[in-house]
Amino acid sequence: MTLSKATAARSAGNRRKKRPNVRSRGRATAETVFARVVEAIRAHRLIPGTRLVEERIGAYFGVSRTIVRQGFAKLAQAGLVELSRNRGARIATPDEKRTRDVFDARILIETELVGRVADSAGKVDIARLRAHLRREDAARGRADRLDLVRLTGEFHTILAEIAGNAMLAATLVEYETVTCLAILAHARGGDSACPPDEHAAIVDAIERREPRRAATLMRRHLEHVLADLDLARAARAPEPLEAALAPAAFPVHRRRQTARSSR
Amino acid sequence: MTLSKATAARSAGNRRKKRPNVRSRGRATAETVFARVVEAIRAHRLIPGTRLVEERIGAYFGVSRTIVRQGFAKLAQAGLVELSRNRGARIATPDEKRTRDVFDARILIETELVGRVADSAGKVDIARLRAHLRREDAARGRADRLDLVRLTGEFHTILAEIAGNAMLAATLVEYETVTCLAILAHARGGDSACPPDEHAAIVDAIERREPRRAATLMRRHLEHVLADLDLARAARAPEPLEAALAPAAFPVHRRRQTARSSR
DNA sequence: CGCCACGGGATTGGATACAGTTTTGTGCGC
DNA sequence: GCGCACAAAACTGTATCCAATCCCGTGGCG
Repeated sequence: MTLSKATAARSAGNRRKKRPNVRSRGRATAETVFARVVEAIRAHRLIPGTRLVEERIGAYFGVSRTIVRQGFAKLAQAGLVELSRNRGARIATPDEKRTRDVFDARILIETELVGRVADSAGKVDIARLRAHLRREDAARGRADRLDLVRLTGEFHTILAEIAGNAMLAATLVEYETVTCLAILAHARGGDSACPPDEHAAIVDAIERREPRRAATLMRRHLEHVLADLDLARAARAPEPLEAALAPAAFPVHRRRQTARSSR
Repeated sequence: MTLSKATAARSAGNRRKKRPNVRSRGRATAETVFARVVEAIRAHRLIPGTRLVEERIGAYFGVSRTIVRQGFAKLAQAGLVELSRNRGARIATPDEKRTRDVFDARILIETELVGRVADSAGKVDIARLRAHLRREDAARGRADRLDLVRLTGEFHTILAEIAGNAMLAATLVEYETVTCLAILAHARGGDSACPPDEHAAIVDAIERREPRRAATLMRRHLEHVLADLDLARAARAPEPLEAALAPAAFPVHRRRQTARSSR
């Protein structure tokens, strides 16, 4: 009943799931779809406007459209995907207002959180941040753009985690993901990930227990990222591009070819 | 297609919801399910732990479980219902940590927003807030507890709207709804909606253009609400109570009776 | 040459069918 | 009576099916 592609997709998935609650690794669920799309957005492998065709995504994960649609419902709820009736889902394209709003919201929240972290961070927290900075540097050294983008986003997530409010941390992850979309939609020519040393400066301020300074640096940092965008111009790629340059990690590209080997 | 029960349910609120994008086609969608559950939570008509059975809710809205389930996916994404595999959905019960987090988050965001409103609110905005206060008073006068609860929650939503950041406003609506659940889970004996005059004091400060004072009042206001809760005791109704005392406004109670007259 | 009507293919919208799991109910042995 | 084993019922999880809608190419017509 399922295509060969489907079974291929869940290569290692033949375990029976006797323990339902613990990591039932076998089968993809709506949550899987949600998480993987978020991951792909945050790594800039999915760009605003990309059409998400239920059938193809379902085939990729080896599940039916029912599951995919539940994932879409979650993604739409998080503001990451736009659903229009009878016309399917596409990755959201934050407009100018929304872009400003998300940066404004992040500045409000993150300046406060980074201050709290500067007040309360322990050795372990600092070490974690330092380790993360090293990973960023490594990616920068390798000129691995996609990995760098992912890591610079993660820096903010880690800060929110350390601050200890799980709810705000979850909200911030959402905001960060929208930020990715805003950047992709409005970036000027160059890539403009986070400016190189600003994260390090923030960690320095945290380590020196200077909450006010850390907050200021965070504010400036986010303002810099926003300033690098070109909000005036209408968002680029108003029609899809269909993930033209995405790596082979996600199936949403190559329109006409893939259905070949099925029968 | 809708049952008579449906019309009875929104007895008081008879305004047509002519929301922008929504086709006024009578048919319910996942969004309908989501919105109505949120509404019911915010009006304290649904309480933490209430079991949401797909089939019954689908029958109520006249749709299949497919749609209900998509609504549940959105509700779970918003943290308002908890899904456990093979055991269905129930209204979330914020634990102590989550309750503290949501109040902390709201204080952080709302003190800032109310300050901005005090800085920038125009006559129209003030009038809107005053009109809302009158509605609160009216409900208080009528001793209409459910309506009062709904309105006091709405006050914060209106402030967020006036502040102008749509994203933060949406997040706050989520937070407010979680707050409802936290209050229901942890309230001491009495009802403890918002203390009576604190909203009015906040509006006064806004009207006098005193952002700092407005922020302080907002902080104290939220702290008062939190202080009224009894977080030490484990959330009441650790297993459901199954909405034992809920009014007839929502179909999720009365297990054996309701399916009778249909044919 | 451009515009509109039309039709076929692609895709979504949603109900339903069926399998699997949990919960509830019941009778039996102690 | 009190558990306990087992069967029935209730409910969830997911795939599949059919209808509705959209997209887009094609041909007729002005």
